[in-house]
Amino acid sequence: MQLEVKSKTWLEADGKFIMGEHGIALLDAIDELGSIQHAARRVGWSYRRAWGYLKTMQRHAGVPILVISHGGTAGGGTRLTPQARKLLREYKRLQKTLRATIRQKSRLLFSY
Amino acid sequence: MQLEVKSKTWLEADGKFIMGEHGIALLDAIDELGSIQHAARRVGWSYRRAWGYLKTMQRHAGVPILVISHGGTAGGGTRLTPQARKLLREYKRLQKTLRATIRQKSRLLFSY
DNA sequence: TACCGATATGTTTATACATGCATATCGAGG
DNA sequence: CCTCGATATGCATGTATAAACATATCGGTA
Repeated sequence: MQLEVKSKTWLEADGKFIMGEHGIALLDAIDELGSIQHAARRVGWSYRRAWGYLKTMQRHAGVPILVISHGGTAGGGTRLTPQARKLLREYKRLQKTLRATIRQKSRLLFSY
Repeated sequence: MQLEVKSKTWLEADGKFIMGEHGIALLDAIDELGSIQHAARRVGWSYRRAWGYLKTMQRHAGVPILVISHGGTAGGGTRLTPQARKLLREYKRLQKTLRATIRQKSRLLFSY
């Protein structure tokens, strides 16, 4: 029997949800693709869902996350602010540390 | 603005949920009170809810968790197996470590 | 100034999951 | 063998969340 410890982490500001691991993946995709539309497809979300997620993220986070533009040949697009990029970087680093800690410390739980 | 990292941890066996932090509290209460009924009240759950939770826990966990008895002046009762006690102990130790890690490592995220 | 592709948003439908209610069962002790 | 308090479980209902649908808006560019 495979016993394992699972975990989730997310970010809150003043007790309100900002983003979780799916949000991280979405922002990563936006950073790469320059568009909410394309990023949503990439992570398997509908545009509607991604948009709603980002909306509450923006509302709850104090710092600006997205730089949105309209028009042009591409029809518009979305980029990340430098603060958002830094947040992503640090958050992923923390996740990595936590995963390692769990892997390392959960050995005792498996001795059955 | 108070930015903070939140986390949840839980136990799975072969991909199936066994217990989370509420389950830990429930088992703790059972260990102390010797009864599902009383433990449920203690943690603010209905007996129905606690029973359903424990049922799937037992079904998914390979090791025996509960020792249940019927009858007697007390009407019956429930105790934990030694393995369950050990599991609780180790799991809580892991949670403590993780909380400390998050507190320590999330400082960088707050520099805005 | 018309077009196009992306952003913006309300409304509805589906669904999973929690909660509450009612009731059956168990068995040591008196 | 009856009682009592705890365990056991079906079922109906409520609720919160997600998926689907429809439609409006924006503004650089050709």
